[in-house]
Amino acid sequence: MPTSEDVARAAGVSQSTVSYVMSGKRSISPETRRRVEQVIEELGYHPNSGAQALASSKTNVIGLVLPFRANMDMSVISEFMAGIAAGARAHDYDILLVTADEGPAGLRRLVGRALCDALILMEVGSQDDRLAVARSLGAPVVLIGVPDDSDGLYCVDFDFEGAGQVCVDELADLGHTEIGLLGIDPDSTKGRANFSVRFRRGIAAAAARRGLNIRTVNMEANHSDVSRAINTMMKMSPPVTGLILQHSDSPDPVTAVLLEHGLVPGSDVAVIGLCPDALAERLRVPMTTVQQQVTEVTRRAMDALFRMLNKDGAITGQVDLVPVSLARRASTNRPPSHGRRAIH
Amino acid sequence: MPTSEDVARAAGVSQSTVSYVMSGKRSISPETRRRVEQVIEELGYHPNSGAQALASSKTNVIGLVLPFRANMDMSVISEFMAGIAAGARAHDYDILLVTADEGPAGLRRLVGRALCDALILMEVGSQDDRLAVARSLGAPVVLIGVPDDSDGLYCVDFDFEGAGQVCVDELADLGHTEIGLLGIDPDSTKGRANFSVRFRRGIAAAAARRGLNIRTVNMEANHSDVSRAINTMMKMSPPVTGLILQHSDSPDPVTAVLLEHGLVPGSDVAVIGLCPDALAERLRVPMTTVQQQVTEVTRRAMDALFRMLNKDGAITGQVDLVPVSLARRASTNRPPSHGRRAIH
DNA sequence: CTGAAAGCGCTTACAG
DNA sequence: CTGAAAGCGCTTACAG
Repeated sequence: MPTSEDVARAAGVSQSTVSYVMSGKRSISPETRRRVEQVIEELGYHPNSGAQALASSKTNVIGLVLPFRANMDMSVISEFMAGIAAGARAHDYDILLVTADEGPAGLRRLVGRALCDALILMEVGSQDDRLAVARSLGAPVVLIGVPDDSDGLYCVDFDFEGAGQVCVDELADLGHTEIGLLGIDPDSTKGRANFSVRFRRGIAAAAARRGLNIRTVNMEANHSDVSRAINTMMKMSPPVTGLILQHSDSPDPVTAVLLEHGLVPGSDVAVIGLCPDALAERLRVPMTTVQQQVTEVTRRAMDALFRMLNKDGAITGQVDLVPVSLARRASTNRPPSHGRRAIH
Repeated sequence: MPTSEDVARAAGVSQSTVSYVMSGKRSISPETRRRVEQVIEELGYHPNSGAQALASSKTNVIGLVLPFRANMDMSVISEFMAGIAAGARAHDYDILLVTADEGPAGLRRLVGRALCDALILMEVGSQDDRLAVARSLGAPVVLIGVPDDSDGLYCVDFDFEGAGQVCVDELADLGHTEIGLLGIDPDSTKGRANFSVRFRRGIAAAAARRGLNIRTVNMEANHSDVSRAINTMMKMSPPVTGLILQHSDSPDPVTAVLLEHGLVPGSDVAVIGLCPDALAERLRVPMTTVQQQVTEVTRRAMDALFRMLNKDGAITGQVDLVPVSLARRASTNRPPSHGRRAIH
């Protein structure tokens, strides 16, 4: 690999001039610039990143700390990854991906070894033990997710509490009074992303506001569990007429089970899902969803991160919630039909 | 951040001794070792990675080049990422993730800037323009996927050709003679991972061997497309009795459509899917699948990569195909029922 | 078993 | 507008 010294020699300038040509940190005569740039091109010169990092105390790398766990919705996570990586490259940064759950020690290693200039933490839990370290790291940190105590940390996420409210309000506005939540067992997410808690808090708040009672059945998103859950819902008296789905992968099995029971979403039951649009749109009865704008969350996260890196005013200690919106589809077409037949 | 100089001073040894204690590259008296290690612990010393890389010409970073594209099966891809990251960390390597499609120039940048010691390329296309550069990079490269011309490159992947054969053989063994492939439109994958081509090649080979004729309908994995495709299949004469699904996300919609038509998988139609087990198991009628052992592919990839990094014999220029196996489930329970009613 | 020192390839004050 | 040189924090031959 050619070095800047090689370039300098071939261009007949000093090594420091090559450096300045590349960084643009001082004015260079047009002639010199042209010669240097041409040699750089000819030799295929790339500056050594280790040497740059050592000399400048800047790695141009962002650490993405994303513990891979079971039951993660990888379609959403990968949208985040793609957005983060693209945002980083747009500022000439690269992404160091840390998926093993190395906890607080992992963060210390990343910063202590100067592997990166800043960190993005994903899959943030309510009581995440990475947070204490994150605060004292001295490097910019952005959380995607909102822990219970976000003091001194910048967090971005979807407004899951708002999402819960939107679901209840929509169903209530359609005239539904008997609303069911097909939920994720809180124990199965313990310690992990607390979006589940926030979503339910929003549902509870809206239910209280509208004077409704929400029935919750936890389940897994497989046919037998969904079947059992929906049976339970429909046998309640009065039966549930509006369903909210918390599992991002439940639209298919829920639609299947409802149709088996002769319950057509949008006619016999109203259904709103918390899931990617692609999943909702491909169903026999397309499903109304709460839309999560991954792009907007990513944009804000990267924006905050680069502002921190450039010291453009401290933007620490802030919880930035991205509003969600409802994408209405056929599964919420009609108001509840009273006096319809019971489930068989 | 403390440096090795700081550690040396506090431990009363020379800086080089600190380095040797950490690397274990020369014998150190127990007493010295103890003192140095204690100071390292106390100060929370971490070696500066840039300085290490500069001095040793070794970054301990592996570049993972994985262009994120539409229609990727992220559940499988993320399994790969997790396995690769874990394998790397087990050898004290980190992962630099490059998702933007920067093409050949991107590879040159990674190696030219000494951002990593080796590369893993995913989403390899038949005629991938990254390959020429990969060959001349001078750094170890492992492909996950098999291009048309793999000369001089080490490739690992599932044996998709074998997978195609397994599907046809299983259906043929069950007595099916009318077999349909619900396929991915080749145009929608053009230039991308050529697993699709290989899978079909396997199907064609087995069909020829068994003297069968395969009918193919391409589709997207949404309800209306699947519905149209299955209608076409069932209206053929004689009607198709065995289905092979190429889309990893089609088990839900296909099962839904079949059941709508009163066709129970395993009784009226046999179905084999090329998809993750989790998806197949959650269905009302669990689906027989071709199992893809991501772990095994990852293991071989990392194994080859570290052998290259350690110069343990050149293992370049090899195509390593991981056999697939059938996971039999209810969707292939029974032999074809002849003379059953036509589709309504 | 240990230390003094060269050198990796950059950035950036210092000097002109 | 440009150059000579110190220094970033390591690794590793050289020397004892």
